[in-house]
Amino acid sequence: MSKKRETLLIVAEKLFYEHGFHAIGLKQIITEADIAIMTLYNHFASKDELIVEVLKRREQQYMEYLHRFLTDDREAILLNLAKGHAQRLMDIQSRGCMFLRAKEEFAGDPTHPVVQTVNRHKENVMKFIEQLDSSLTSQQILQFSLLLEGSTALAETEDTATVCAQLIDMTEKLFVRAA
Amino acid sequence: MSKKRETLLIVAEKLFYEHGFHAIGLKQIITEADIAIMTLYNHFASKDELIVEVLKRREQQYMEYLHRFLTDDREAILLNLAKGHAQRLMDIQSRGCMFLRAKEEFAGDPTHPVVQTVNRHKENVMKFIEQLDSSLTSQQILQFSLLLEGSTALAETEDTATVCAQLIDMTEKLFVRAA
DNA sequence: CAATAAATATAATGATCGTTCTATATAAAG
DNA sequence: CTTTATATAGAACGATCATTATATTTATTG
Repeated sequence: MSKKRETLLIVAEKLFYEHGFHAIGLKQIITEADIAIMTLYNHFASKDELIVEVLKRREQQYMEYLHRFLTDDREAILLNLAKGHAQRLMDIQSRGCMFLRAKEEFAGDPTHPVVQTVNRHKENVMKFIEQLDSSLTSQQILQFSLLLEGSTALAETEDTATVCAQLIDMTEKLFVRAA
Repeated sequence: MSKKRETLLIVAEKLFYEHGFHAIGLKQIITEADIAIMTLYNHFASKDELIVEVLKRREQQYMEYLHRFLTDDREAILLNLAKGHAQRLMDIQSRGCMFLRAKEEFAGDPTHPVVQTVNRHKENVMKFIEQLDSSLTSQQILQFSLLLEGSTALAETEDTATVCAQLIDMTEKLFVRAA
């Protein structure tokens, strides 16, 4: 609705993802966004709430991204999801999974809103995959999730394109050729 | 050498891993370690240097851990490494890869000593695997690394024992049965 | 015991943190 | 124009941050 609010979310997401949640102060966010501090507090009750809203926004974008790679071919559902995840790793400058990073920084308190938001996000992704093909076992879903998480993590230290090629190759070997 | 120095490293590693590097202040470290702040600065020039030393200590422990799972059976080298990695995930309360977490928090400056220490660590692990079996292709090493990173990341939101079982199963399928 | 080194307590530094208050200014809607 | 909501600048809050200075005490070693 509000343009200022969206600007704040965009700038905050960029800075949080680049430097971490504790490392970035609100001052740096409002400076880069060129917005007054009281405007930020008018839209968000606290820094924690801003972080939660940033994560929710990012989750929505990620899910929309995956949706673009859906297919009717039941044999290639997971393969196409892998291609979607890989394409997204290429699109964003990959610095790891922002959700896991958020959880890590706030995991000292498991009841913290940020931690709960991340837990819900990961559940949502698993349920999404499960719903696409109800014939998948829970083990298969876990193994596919392991590939997605592994590619995201490995891309932090190795060339992203090369990592994506391995993700797709492994998905083929584990879930297409040997289904 | 110094007992105080080692105490500081142990306490700092625990707190950094539990809450993150920016989230933990030196005050909390010296309080929990029951050591004066000037003693810390007597052993470490700065917080950054303390972090680097914590990481180097952790790398040494991880490598020693993997070494305990080495075998002469060339067919099962990677499988045993996977079992070692899995066993370590079970041992430590897994909150993700501490090295990647460190890199993420300091990646804003790629020349930062912490970032370089992490990059070197990841290179060392890959070289270690490469040296164990020179017949492995670079793609195979990358794919195995993807499995290790994936299991570490997935264990942050899913049951660690279950994740470890998947890691071993996937390693068997990709690198033993179908080598 | 004397000499050297290591560790201590305490306080100060200047900076930044998240958050709140006050008061003014701009914009939208009646 | 007048009302109402939104955004602004700027200062203040108490707390904490990493780091340094000073001065005292404890351990170690010759």
